[in-house]
Amino acid sequence: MMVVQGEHADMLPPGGAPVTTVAGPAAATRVAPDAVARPHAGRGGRRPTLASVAEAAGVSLKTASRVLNDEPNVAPQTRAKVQEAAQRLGFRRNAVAADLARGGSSRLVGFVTGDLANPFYSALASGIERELRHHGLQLITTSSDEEPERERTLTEALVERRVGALVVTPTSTDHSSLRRELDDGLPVVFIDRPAQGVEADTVVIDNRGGVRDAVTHLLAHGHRRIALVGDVSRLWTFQERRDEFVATLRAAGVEDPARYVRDGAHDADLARAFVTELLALPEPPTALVTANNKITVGALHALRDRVSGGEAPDVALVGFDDFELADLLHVTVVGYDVVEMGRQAAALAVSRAENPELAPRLVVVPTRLVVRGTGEVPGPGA
Amino acid sequence: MMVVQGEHADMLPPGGAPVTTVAGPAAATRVAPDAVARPHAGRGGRRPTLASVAEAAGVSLKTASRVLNDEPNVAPQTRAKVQEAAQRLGFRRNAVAADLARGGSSRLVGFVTGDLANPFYSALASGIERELRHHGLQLITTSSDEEPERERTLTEALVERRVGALVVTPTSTDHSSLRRELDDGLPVVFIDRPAQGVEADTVVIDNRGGVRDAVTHLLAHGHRRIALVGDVSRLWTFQERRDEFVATLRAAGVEDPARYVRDGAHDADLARAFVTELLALPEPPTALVTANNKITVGALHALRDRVSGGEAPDVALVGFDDFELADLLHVTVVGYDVVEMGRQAAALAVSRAENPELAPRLVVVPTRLVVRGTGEVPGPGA
DNA sequence: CGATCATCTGACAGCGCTGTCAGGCTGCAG
DNA sequence: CTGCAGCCTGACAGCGCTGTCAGATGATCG
Repeated sequence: MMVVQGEHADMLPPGGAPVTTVAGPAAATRVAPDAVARPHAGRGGRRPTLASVAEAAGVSLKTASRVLNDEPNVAPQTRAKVQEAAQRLGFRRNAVAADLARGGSSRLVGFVTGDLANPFYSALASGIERELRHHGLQLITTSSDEEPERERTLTEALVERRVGALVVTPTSTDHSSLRRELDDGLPVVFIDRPAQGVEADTVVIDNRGGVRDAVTHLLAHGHRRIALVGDVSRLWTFQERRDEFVATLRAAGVEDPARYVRDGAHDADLARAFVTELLALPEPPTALVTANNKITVGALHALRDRVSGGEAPDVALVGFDDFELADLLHVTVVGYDVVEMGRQAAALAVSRAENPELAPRLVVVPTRLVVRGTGEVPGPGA
Repeated sequence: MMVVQGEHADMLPPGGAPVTTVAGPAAATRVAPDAVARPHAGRGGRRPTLASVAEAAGVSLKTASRVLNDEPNVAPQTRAKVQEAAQRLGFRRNAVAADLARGGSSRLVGFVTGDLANPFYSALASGIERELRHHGLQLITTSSDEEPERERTLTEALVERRVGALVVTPTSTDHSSLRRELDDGLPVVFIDRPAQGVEADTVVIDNRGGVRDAVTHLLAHGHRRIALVGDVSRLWTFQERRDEFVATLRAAGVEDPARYVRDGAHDADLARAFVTELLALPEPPTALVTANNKITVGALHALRDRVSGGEAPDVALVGFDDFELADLLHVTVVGYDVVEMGRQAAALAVSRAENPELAPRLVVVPTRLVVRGTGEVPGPGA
């Protein structure tokens, strides 16, 4: 889909610069230069080192180091000389070497997310980053694609990179491989789902409370045949939500409470299909609870397929996870503060880095029901 | 606000800040109850080094290194011994030290994004990451919050970390500080907006073509009074979009084509206000072009404010940037493949790392008009 | 006046790893 | 038996930086 630019040649950046327009049919076209790939042909002179700065300034390596680290006990004059030299040579300190020499971990925090493209995770990342920033830490984000194997690979790579802390959205069911890191004092925080097999700081949503609110709400509006459309049942969050869903219905005296429970809706398209299927049942549910944002979107599509006009839908819907535009679409959801979740996770990591002896902590983020319309469609019992 | 969590988080406050809950006799599903039993194993023995592995295996440091890097010329027996020792000691190689010793940059690629929380950027990040993964590279993502000063700080930090390449969404207007890095052979790719003051690989959208399509579409539907709601005019993308907007209108014989151009709508709320204002004019526009996803959302809110019922809106709208749910909302947009954009950027970076002598390249991502409804509201001239 | 102290500076030994190179060993041809 | 590859292995010197410690200087004090 990348097209050679021709027609719109007028869009070139101002001030003449560019240049060759690479293009070619979408994904496949990797720029394949004819030239033989040569190893880092570092072009110009070598990058200035601290040693070269020291030499240029006529001081020792250590003194230069002191200046560039803002350490005390350096004569103002010396300081100036070094700074001038560093400036002139365009010196950039090598944080990698510095970290090594300090014999420790870097000021990097690793985040293993499920899927960066999901707004939920990017909101998390955003919250984490914002908190870390205050502590002079940087975030390195990676995607496991919800694959346990990838998760393991990624955490390992991050550990090898000697990150100062790790925030993980656990996908796999076993995290004993991380036990060694925990024992070594690496702060590890699990977010959204608790880890299994290890004890560590954890931030989770109040899944059960949220689902209970949703179901109770629907019951109050006269629904009895309520469906739950969920993600793969391997995921802890869904297990929690499902269990509470069933428990709440049962407590309300609904018989066969698991009757309309479906799992495996891993993406919006599957969810859409599931919902369509559910609604085609001889005795279809009159209300839906969707277990996460992607599923809610899928369900909305299914509902629209059904009600092609502009009329109000005849099926109630409460979604877990708030999302942008949910208000415009009048979708009732179980919401919570995702950015804050991330921030909490980062705070846990930081505090543990400062004090490794703390007992594992659990932060539960409360949910609240956001009433917007779809959740208030009356049921037969209303 | 420390609350001990009970059976279910029943006592959670209805709203407001998350509750920090320390795991006591926690929910049975979660933390294993042997918390107290284990004395703080943290910060116990030092992390095993390659040297300790070598010693345990009874070989030299170098041989151990060879084994763990899968280098040839090691006797199978020796190899096995080392692997066993590494396994037993729980050795994790120190990638930082390895990078240093190799005398070069790390296998990390830095990405300076405008705002991680914006789905546009996270889609970019996702595309970049996906491509890098194929090359054994990892992505480190940071947010500039669209602040030039932060952008500079971040790029500098990344350079100091010796990233192997840099992908930047330029916010600032001057990137001469990066010239040194470019000269040093560091692959730098600018994405979404070209850099000013330096020549480098760049990936941009066909902004002018997209806007032209949008405006032409609206003109064809009988609109003459068309508004453009844009972001801060410091940003190159908006400048492009605005210029083309005006040019297209002028070419169509519309007089005072800039009459309804507004800029400064930095977030959805501002955009909403701008649109409301525009529509309150004595002679309001009959169609809107919104310059990015956030603004489109704001405009949609404004339109809904106006048409409180379910009736079809009376103002046409074409948004730049596609977004999830745009289909459900019937929003006509100028779309393009964001993930692919990221992928292209990563590919440029990788290819330049392999061959620094390449001339700067420009990749232009094509746009396409996605017709869904709001863009087809007929105008007075229809 | 020498002793004491605070301030400033530099030599040096690593951090944990890899590249280089020299050396030991085996097998096989001459 | 010598010579010469070919295969393994290990010493050693860094990568660029920081921590430690000792030395140098001048100021202060008994």
